[in-house]
Amino acid sequence: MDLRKRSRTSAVEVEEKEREFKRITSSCNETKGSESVEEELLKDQREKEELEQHLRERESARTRKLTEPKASRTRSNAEDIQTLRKVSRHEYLKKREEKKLQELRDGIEDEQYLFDGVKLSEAEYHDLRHKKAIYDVLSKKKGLEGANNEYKMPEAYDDQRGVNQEKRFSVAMQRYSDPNAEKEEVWEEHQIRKATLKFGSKDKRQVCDDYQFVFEDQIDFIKAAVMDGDKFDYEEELALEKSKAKSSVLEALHEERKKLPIYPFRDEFLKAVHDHQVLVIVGETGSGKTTQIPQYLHEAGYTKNGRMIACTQPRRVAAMSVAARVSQEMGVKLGHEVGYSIRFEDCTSEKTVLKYMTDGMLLREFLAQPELESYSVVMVDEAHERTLSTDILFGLVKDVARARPDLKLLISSATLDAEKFSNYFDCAPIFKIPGRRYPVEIHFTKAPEADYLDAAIVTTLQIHATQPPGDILVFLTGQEEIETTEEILKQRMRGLGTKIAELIICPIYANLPTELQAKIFEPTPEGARKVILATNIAETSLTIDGIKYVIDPGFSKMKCYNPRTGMESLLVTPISKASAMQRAGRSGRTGPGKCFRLYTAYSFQNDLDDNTPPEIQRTNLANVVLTLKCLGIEDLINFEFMDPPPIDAIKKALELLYALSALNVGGKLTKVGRRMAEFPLDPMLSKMIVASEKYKCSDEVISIAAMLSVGNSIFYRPKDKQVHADNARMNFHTGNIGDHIAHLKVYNSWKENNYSTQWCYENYIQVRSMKHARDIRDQLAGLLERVEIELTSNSNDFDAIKKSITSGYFPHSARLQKNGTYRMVKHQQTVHIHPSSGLAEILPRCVLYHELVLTSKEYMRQVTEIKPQWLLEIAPHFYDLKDVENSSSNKMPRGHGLA
DNA sequence: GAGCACTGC
Repeated sequence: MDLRKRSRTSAVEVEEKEREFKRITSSCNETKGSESVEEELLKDQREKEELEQHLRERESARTRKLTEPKASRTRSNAEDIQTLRKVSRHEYLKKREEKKLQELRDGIEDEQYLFDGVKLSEAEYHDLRHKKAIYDVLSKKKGLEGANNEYKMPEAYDDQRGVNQEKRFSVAMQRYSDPNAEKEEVWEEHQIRKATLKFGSKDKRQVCDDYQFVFEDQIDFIKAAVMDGDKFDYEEELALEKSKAKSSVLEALHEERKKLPIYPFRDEFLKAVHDHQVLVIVGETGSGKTTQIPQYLHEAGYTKNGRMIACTQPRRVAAMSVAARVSQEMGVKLGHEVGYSIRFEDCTSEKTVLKYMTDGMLLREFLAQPELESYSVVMVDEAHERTLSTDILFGLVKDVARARPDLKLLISSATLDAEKFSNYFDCAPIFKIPGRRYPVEIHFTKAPEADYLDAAIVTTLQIHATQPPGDILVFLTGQEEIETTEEILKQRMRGLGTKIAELIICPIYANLPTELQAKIFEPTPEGARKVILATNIAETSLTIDGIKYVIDPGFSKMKCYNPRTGMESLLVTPISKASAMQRAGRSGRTGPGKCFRLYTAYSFQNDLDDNTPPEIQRTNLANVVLTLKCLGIEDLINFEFMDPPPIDAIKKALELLYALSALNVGGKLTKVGRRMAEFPLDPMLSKMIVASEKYKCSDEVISIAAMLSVGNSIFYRPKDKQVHADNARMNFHTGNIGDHIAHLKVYNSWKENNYSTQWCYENYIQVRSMKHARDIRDQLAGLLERVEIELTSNSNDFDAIKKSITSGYFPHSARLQKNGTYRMVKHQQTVHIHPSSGLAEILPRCVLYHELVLTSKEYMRQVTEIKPQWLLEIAPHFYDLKDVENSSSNKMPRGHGLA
């Protein structure tokens, strides 16, 4: 097939598309509001004036700031800045409030407070008066408590004033129980408002104002507010709930469909799809785009030609649950007209017209049908998440669209990236759908926090003591952090005794056994409060109802890849602004929420990147390159990536594939390479399997491959039973067989025990991981048949198994040095055996490792001893005699290491 | 004698 670049869209076409795009967006606006063109223009003019005023004020603020020292992470500096800045901040606010009040008094609110058709209500007017009153109180207070006028972490309070824990909480408790503490409440409310950014159309004006004050650059946020705005009536929602109870299920579903924000745009949407081949859809969560769009297209006849509509999701559960929902709405059985396709599970049939699938699955389908003949529409949903698969799909799908004018392409995203997507797809029009979201108040700290963990704990307790009921979600970086936080929180809650309501602490991270994970979904008992300590898993992957408060320390662990050394590392890094918004949004899913960020507004604006770099730029590309080669794409450097990965990473991947003999000297796919591409695994693992044919041990090798690809979550190691867990693990390592064979033993023992769950508990092994390994193994066994490799067992010949491993992993070899550390054979890199390895204390002379991770040192994980001469035997093109001789001439005391 | 964010095929 031909996937080479076809001629680019001509300038005329682009121009026409742009015109169309404007028409579509404006027609959407027309249905939303009934303003005439003149009004629209007037509004624009007004907005422009406001913007200019903002810019002027910002400029003056900036010149003032230039004389101030830059904020740093140390407290003493921060305090200085605090005093310096407070004056200007306070002055500004006061001036602004006064201005607003003046305007109100002048009676020009009718004109002045019109924004997007929303007039300032009476309540808002009173709100402003209320604020003024607070100001009066505050300005009197100021002389006494000047230092306390800002939102500040109680910890800082401690440092300054020497107020101890009990004292603070006794104050908090007083307030908690005393409804008359109005002034305090009022003051706090005011503090909250000051640093608040709200979502929702009614608050649009406020968004601009507040934002303009807190941040340096407001452009992003004005857009966010525009994207959001829809009049969303809670009561309407309640009425809907009631009506649902009355009428029949199907009727209710139909009613519900009509209530979705996308419903009024149905016809325009269908027209846009009809007129354009590629369409970028922007819609917030809850707009109904994922469930409705494929149905609309189906109703409009896009499936009449016997072709399907595909909708891709980044996650398996999403694909499954959305498909289930849609089949319900359409009144058909799941798997018939509506189906889903995910790894290990193909729930589709001959009848299927709407197919929900994971993005990786569609990528696999490309291998079978490079022009996607069986689809009439492809919708890439959640495109803003930029997973590895979506990024590759973009390039492929863009190319297929050129070859197949009848194929419709929908790219759906929830963020401000829409224009980027549009530009990438030759200025495709953008179709906006309003979302449905509750307002979220965002709070920043006044001063930078040195210890975010402690700050998170203190904030949790503070919320618990002072805020109305509602669960708390805390974002932490990893398992260890979650465990320590849990301990400290429990300890502090014990210290508080029965004076305070119960706090239920629920940790959640991916490696947590499923039965413990279920705890977070249990409803919170009356009078208690739940605090969920989560990793990034709660950012996108799972939604927890009832969250009202989010605490965001602003960090997460991110995988980075160094193409030069080929080393992956997990580093704690500051999150991006997009990520921070996502986290904040988790508090506003079932009602208005609050988000407490443990960093300053200044660092949000200046230290955080706009977006997290897409995965494709920070990962090992070996698999990607193999897939693309298999699709016939020869020129990878010029492949149309939306964000091209580093050239070094592509080169490294090509080199590796060449070394594994998946590619020939000309860079063309070899027969081995084609076989390898059939396996949904890393090329080194695939090579190991393909090579097992030669050593007649494919049965064992696919077990090892399955175990290795489920990763490091096989052994469960709870903090309080570490010794037991370690002992259980070492049972599999008897005879210094190496970690690969130990994995095989684990798998085989589990199998011999009839895949028993009990056996897993006894051996501190995670059942979920083992089941996953079994699924992968079954799939691999099926694929062996496909590439015509016989399933042969050779369980007693460890050397044969190790040689198969060597065939895939020979570039990952290291040998022992005199000082007891290892050095990679082909690099000057010093490495160590990870302490969790069974060989950590054995120190064999020459080893292969599965992966290299950088934590406190460069550690090799999953290590197996090999004979140096195997390297020459198996990879003569990669190693020469010198490499191997070096290792044997390395003067080691006899009898040490290699037995 | 250290320490594994999250997906997906």
